[in-house]
Amino acid sequence: MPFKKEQHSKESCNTHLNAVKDALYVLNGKWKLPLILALQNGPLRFNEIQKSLGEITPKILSKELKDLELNEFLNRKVFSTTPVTVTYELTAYSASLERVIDELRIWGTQHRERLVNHRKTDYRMQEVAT
Amino acid sequence: MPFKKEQHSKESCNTHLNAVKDALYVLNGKWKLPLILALQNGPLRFNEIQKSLGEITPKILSKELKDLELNEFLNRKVFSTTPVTVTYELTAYSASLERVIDELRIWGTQHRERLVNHRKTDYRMQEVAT
DNA sequence: GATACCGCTATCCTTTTGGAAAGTAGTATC
DNA sequence: GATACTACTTTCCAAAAGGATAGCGGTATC
Repeated sequence: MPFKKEQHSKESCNTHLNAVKDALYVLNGKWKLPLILALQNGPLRFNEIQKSLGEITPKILSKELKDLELNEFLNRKVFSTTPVTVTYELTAYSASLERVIDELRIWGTQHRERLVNHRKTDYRMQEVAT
Repeated sequence: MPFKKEQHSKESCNTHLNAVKDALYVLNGKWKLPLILALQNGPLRFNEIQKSLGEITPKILSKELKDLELNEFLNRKVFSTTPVTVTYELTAYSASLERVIDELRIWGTQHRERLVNHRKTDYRMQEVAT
């Protein structure tokens, strides 16, 4: 079967492209993945997430949490304590992202190593050049 | 060894997060992945890419191609024909993205199926409700 | 009644991203 | 010398994303 490469019909390409776009669509923006990773150690409250992420403003955090809830990556739970307690926790569905996130992490790691090596090489070349 | 979950130190989380961010950084924007997928069938010329992608303007295409070239995902080759011919082709390094793209595609596909099923369910529930 | 805490929302503003339209450089043909 | 072709670049503009700052509603404590 030497013809694996020939499966690139225009339709299948578009299907593939749309699937990739769908995936990136729900992970887009500056905060989606940081949020998901932050919640992987267990549920957190609104203010705890804010502290954990550092510089996110409440407006943005609120919007991102709503987006993630709509995509069923997390659940919002309200407890009638005083003052009220609201927690956000990852759903079982969010675990389906594991392989995607793993591959992004693996690729990102080796890409960064590659960049560092290039910089070293550039530096050596400069030394030689001067 | 039942403590796999306990490996979530703050430092390792940040390392993971940064790696994921690095990966998404080079794939960001509306056109990076469409471009890479378009070139997977072989090199294309500037105008061919434009036609293939449909609605991209020359300014954006030029910028995106430069970004991808900087990241060493593709090579720009100039042929001294008349008029000049310029082709863009994927590098060997771009193949390192294969697993990332595969996982995005797989996840995107099942996510879309899931959304379609939800819509069907919602429709049935509306029918029952009226 | 003033103050404090939580979980937000509202308003306004800046930055980033993407795009429309026109123009340019080099070469060749009529 | 006008026109055409490829591969862009330039200028100007609109939309989207992100952020700073202030405020609100509910509850409790002093």
